[in-house]
Amino acid sequence: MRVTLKHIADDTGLSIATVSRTLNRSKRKHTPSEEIIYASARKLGYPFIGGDTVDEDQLTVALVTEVHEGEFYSSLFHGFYRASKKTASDVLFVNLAKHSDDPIEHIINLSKKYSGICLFLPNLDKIDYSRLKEGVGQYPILSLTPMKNSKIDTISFDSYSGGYMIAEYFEELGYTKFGFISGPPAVVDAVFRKNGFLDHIQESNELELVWSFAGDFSLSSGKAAFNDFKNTGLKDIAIFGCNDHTCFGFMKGAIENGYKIPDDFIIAGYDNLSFCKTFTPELTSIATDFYKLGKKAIRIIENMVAEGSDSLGHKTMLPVEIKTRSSTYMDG
Amino acid sequence: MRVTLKHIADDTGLSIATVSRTLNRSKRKHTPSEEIIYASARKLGYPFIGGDTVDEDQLTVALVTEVHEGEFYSSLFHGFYRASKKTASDVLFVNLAKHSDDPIEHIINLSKKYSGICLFLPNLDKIDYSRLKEGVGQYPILSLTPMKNSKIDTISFDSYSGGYMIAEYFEELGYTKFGFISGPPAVVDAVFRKNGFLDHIQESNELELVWSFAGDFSLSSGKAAFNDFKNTGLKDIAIFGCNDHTCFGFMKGAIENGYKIPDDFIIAGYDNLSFCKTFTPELTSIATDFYKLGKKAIRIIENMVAEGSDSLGHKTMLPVEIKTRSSTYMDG
DNA sequence: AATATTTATGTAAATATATTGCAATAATAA
DNA sequence: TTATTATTGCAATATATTTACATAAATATT
Repeated sequence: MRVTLKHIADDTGLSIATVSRTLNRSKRKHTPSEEIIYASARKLGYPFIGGDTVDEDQLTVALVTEVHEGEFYSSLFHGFYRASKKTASDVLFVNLAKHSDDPIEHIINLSKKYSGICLFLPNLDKIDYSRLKEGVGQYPILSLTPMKNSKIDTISFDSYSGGYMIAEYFEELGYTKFGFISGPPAVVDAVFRKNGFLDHIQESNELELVWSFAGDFSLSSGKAAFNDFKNTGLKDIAIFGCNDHTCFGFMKGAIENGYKIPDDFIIAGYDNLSFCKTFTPELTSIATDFYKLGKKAIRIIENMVAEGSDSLGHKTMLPVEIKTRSSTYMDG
Repeated sequence: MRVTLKHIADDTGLSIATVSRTLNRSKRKHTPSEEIIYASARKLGYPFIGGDTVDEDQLTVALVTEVHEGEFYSSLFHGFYRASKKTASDVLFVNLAKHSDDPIEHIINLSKKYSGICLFLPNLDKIDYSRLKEGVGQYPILSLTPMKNSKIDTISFDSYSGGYMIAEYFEELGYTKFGFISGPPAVVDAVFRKNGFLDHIQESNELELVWSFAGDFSLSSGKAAFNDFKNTGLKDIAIFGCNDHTCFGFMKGAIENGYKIPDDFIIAGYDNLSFCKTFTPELTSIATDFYKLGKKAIRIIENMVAEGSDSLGHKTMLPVEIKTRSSTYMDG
C-alpha cells in the first residue's frame, strides 16, 4: 500500500496538514516536530518530492553487483565512475545484499527506477537471465559477464583473445614448451582465457603444452602450482597463469627455491593488477580497461533508450592489451 | 513540481486512467503502451509506489564516497557489505559523482531518503561539515575520516596508535636508529600515523630518528625514498613507511641495489594490503579491519535512530593490529 | 464471414490525497 | 503582563488517483 501523509500523521500523532506543510517547506528548520516527521517519513518510505530534481534528459544507469574484496571491484567501480563523467548519464552503484532471497525480483524492481541496468553478477545462471528478461520486458539491460546463449546483451572483455595473445607472444619469444595454470572452471572468464591459450598451442605443430595445473585464482594455488612444477624438473618453459594472483604465488615459490625469472622460466598473468609493477620481476599481464568498459556499456544503454530498442543477446567484446614486463624479458 | 500521472499521460498521449491502471498492475505485461508508460515514468521521475516494500524496522544506511582506484575502496565496501549482513540494517553505496557542483546539498537530500549516512569524503573541510550539520539537523550522520574539531561524530581507525605501535615494536626488536617516510601532509590519517611513530621515538632517550623522507603514498615515492636513503649510506636501521605502497617501492629499489631485507634494514608499512603476503620479503604492516569499522558504524547509526540522539562530535577510534612478517624478522 | 469474447482505452464520477485559509493555542519577546 | 510570532488542527478547497461504465479494437469462436 502506498504511503500517504495520513500514515505519517498517524505515526507521529500530528495532523495531516502539519505533515504536509513540514515536508513542503523549502528550507528545513530542525524543530523537534520536523525531525520526527522526517524520521517517520523515512521509516515509512514516503515518496519524497523535493529530493533531487530529475533532469529529463539525464539517464541514470545502475551498476548492480555483489561487492567482494579485491582490486577488481574498485577498478570496475572506478571505471564506471570515470565513464559517467564523460557521458550524459549518471551512474549509481547498487549492491545486491539483503535482497538475496530473490535477486531477480529485486532487479526487476530496480528497472522501474533507473533508465538502464548493467549487471555484474557472475553467479546468475541462464534461467535467472531468462526470468529477468521476462520480468523487465523491453528494457535497457546489459550483462558484464559473458554468458553462452544469453537472452540479454552482454559486454565483456575479450578473454579468449587475451589467452591467445599470451600464447602468440610466447611463440614470438621463441618458446615452444608451454605451461598453464587454470582458474576455477565455474568462472566463464577463466575458461575463455584458457581456451584462447590452448587453442593457439594446438594450431601450431611446433608448440606443446608440457605442464598444467588446476588452480583457483588464489595466491596459495599459485604456490601449490609451483611445488607441482618443481617436481617435474622442467625448465625453460613459458607459463601462463590464469590470473595475476596465481602468478605471484608461483613466482614467490620459485624465488624462494632459488629459481631465476625469466632465466629458468618465463611467466605471464592476467588482470594487470597494480602489483604487477611492484613485484620483482615485474609481471607481464593482460590489461583490461574498465574505463572503456564503462563508457561502452553506458553508450549501449543510451542507444537502447534513444532507439527504444531491445537487448537481444548481442555480444560485445572489448579488446584487451598485453603489457610486457621483465617476467618475460630476457634482459641482460 | 511534483510529477503526477497527468504528466505521464501528457507525455505519452494516453489518458490518466490508463497510466494509473498500467502502473498499478501487479504483473507487468510488456505491451507497447506499458513500456512507453514505464519509460516516461522513469524519465519524468514519477515516485513509484509498488517498488520495493519498505520494512518499517529495516534501516537503510548510505555509505557515501567518491570512488577511486585501489584495493582500499573494495575493502571499505566489502567491509560494510559484510557488516550489513550481520546487522538489521541495509547498506547502500552512493557515489558522489555528477552532483559535485554542490556535494553538501546532495548529501542533505540523501538524508531525506536514508535512515543514516556514513561519509567517506576526505576532501571535505571543516566548513563543509558545518554546513552539512546545519543542513541535516538532528540526523544520524557519521564521518569515517578523522577531523579535528568536527561537528559530527567520527569513527576511524586509531592511526596514531598504529604509528606508535610500529615504533614500540622496532624498539622491542632492539633497534635504536629509526627512519621514516611520510605521506601527503594533507591526509589527516597520514599525519596521525607519523605523529604516533615520532612521539614514541621522542619519549625515549635511546631512540633516534636518523633519516626521513617526504613521500606521497605512491610506489614511485618509495623508490625515490630509497635513492635518498642509499646516499646516506645508513644501514641497520628500522624504517616505517607511511603506507604499504611506499614500502613496496622502497624495498623494490633496495633489492635491485643488492640490499638484503631484513639484514640491512627492517621495514614496516601501513594498511596490510593483500600484497604484503605476496612480496618477498613479506611486509610487516598495520592491519585495519573494515568489517569491524562497518559493523561499528552501522551500530552507531542504529543507536542514533533508536534514541533519536544527535551526533555531537564524538570520536570513536577503532584499534588497529600489527601483522609482523619477514621484512622485520631476523630469521636465519 | 459473422458473431462472441476478450482486451485496451477514454470519459466521467467517485474516492483518496494534498494544500491552504482561518482560528486557536503555545512559545517567545517586549 | 501583554504583544508578537510560531505551531498546529480543523475544515474547505484543490489536486491526484482510482474505478465503473461505455466504446472500440483485437482476438477467438462458430
